[in-house]
Amino acid sequence: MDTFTALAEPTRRNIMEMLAVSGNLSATDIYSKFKASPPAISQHLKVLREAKLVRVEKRAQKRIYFVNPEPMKELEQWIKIFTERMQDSHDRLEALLQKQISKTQEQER
Amino acid sequence: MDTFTALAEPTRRNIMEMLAVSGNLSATDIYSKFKASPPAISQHLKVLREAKLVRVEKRAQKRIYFVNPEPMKELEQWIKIFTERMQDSHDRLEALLQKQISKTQEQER
DNA sequence: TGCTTAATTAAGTCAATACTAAAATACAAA
DNA sequence: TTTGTATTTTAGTATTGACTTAATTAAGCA
Repeated sequence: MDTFTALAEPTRRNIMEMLAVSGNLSATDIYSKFKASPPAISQHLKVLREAKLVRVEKRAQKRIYFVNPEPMKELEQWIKIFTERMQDSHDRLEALLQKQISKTQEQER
Repeated sequence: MDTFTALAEPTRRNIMEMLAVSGNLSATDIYSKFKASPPAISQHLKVLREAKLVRVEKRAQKRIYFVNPEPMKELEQWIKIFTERMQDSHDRLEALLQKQISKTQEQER
């Protein structure tokens, strides 16, 4: 789950969004959309590759980049489980609080 | 959306998970669960605070930490939209491919 | 082969991050 | 008001991360 580190960088998140919308883009397509230099972008692409967030196909000299959906789905799952657990613990706290209140009311009678 | 940077650090992600399950924990509770020194953890808590991923309540000398659900929900949304767009662009590609195939078959007739 | 295009890697620099030890702050209770 | 407990801040250091320029690799074409 080094997905977070890879996605922490705004440029890399931007590249991922571009790829999600376009389906696929060559390295040059990607370079052209940023002020940053090709080597800078290429280094970001390397990080995304190593995090398995993208996959590459060779077409002649070109490298065509695609989103690799698996890590994104894992991330989606992680957050889903997280928010569920959070909700559960919140519900337990609420229930406990209600119990305390009714106990107090009994004592007051 | 500096949520990603805050969650990129494993210790911080760990703290968030602990808070999601427990509902709330004091700083000492959190320190006790890591090998890292109290100051190290305290600095991580500061990052989480500044990213608004947690909120704090004072109880005497203690600081009680809670998950602040909003940024996590935003994150969940971001990924949901991302995967939806990815699916859409994938569907469009599939459709295009099918069209190409039937065109080719017509020509072969 | 030699040239061009596409993309990456290497080397160096600067800023940001994470840790440690020591000091400081906050609150409560003796 | 001194002491103890809880927590944070500061200062210093080491590591990591992102960018730049220059060099290198890879593939296709004259």
